[in-house]
Amino acid sequence: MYDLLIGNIKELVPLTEDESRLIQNYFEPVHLKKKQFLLQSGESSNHMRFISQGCLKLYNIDELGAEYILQFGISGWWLNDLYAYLTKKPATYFIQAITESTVLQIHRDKLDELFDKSHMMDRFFRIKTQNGYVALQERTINNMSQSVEQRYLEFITRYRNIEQQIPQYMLASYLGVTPEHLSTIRKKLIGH
Amino acid sequence: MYDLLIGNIKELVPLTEDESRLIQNYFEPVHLKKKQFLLQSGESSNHMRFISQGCLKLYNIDELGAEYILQFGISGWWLNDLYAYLTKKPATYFIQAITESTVLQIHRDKLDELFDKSHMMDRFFRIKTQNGYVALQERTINNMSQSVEQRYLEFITRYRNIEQQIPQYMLASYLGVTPEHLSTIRKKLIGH
DNA sequence: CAATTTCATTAAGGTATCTTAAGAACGCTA
DNA sequence: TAGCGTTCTTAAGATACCTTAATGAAATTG
Repeated sequence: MYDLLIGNIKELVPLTEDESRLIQNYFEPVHLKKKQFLLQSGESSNHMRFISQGCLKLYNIDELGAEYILQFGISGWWLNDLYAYLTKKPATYFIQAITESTVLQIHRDKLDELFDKSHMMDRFFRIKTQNGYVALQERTINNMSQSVEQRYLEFITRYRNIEQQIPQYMLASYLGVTPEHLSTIRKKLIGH
Repeated sequence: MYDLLIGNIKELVPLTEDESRLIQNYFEPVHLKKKQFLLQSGESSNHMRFISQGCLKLYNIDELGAEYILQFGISGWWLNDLYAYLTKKPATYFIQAITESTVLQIHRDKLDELFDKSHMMDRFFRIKTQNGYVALQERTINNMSQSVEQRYLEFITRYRNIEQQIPQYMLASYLGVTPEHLSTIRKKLIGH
């Protein structure tokens, strides 16, 4: 179960045997059934989280009860309310399993300990966060400059594996449109 | 001139005298007149960049020639086409001075050298990037869930210092609307 | 100081997306 | 397999935002 996690880290930085062992000791598995919450708005987010199996969503809910999906996460991705984690303030987001999932998570205290013990852990999260930042920048510019149709097409080709695990109305939320509108867009596309 | 940079780093991590000295040696100043480019699409982005003085914009241009501002940067901020920097691929963005500016920049080779010499430099950029990621996530969710009017009001209260340095049509571009539309929104707001 | 460029405003008509409402298809679960 | 919740589709009318074009104000330059 930890192989995916260790492999994910070793893709970017070397780890000693000691470090690998520590990581395995510090990360704890959490199993979630479909629709179960890993984090709810208002709670504190004290763990850094790696998805071992399944599919989850990170979203928030506004005053009117509308849901906005900020991010999906699947096997091999990191997912968190990072603001709440870093500041220790109450979460503003929800993390919920879309399918049955397994998450490996490490408590902030343990991770900070790892950071002090291991230069490479700082480096790993530096690079990982830089990559995430770049991806989010690209999404931002795409949201500004492309039509919903283009963004839909890009999503389903780039993240086919995610698309296959989520209902269409969640993808609509992620893309920032209503499910009704996404449906009409798809209709137009089918007739070429 | 380097005080702001060193101070910026020391806000997040401790630095030894040696490290501070190295940083001062490795970062080189670049002076830009108004409208001058620090980076153009197609060039390679080989430096990590810190704004010492002035105000700049990071933007791209689509096939039709339309400009989309991804980010502004002012004194004390880091600004870059991070994707181009990390991958060594040609830049897709432009960085241009809005006002006369001074930037301190370090070549990737030197920064990588610093990363290997100093655990704290890895940590600094980890934390800095995490904070940037969180800010960008918040912008993303705001773009999804708030009206242009709300986003405009938030920008001018939160970034009053930026707003005072940029023309209104650039803020419109950043907010993802036309200057004409932003103008009508402002008109509505003035009459309460 | 005059000339020129840059920037902001206004308005009319067009397009994209939303809201609301209803019904159809699908997949669980009793 | 019948029933129920979940998801997707369709359509009409409403709203937000864009496009184009024109004007005026402000800032920059010669």
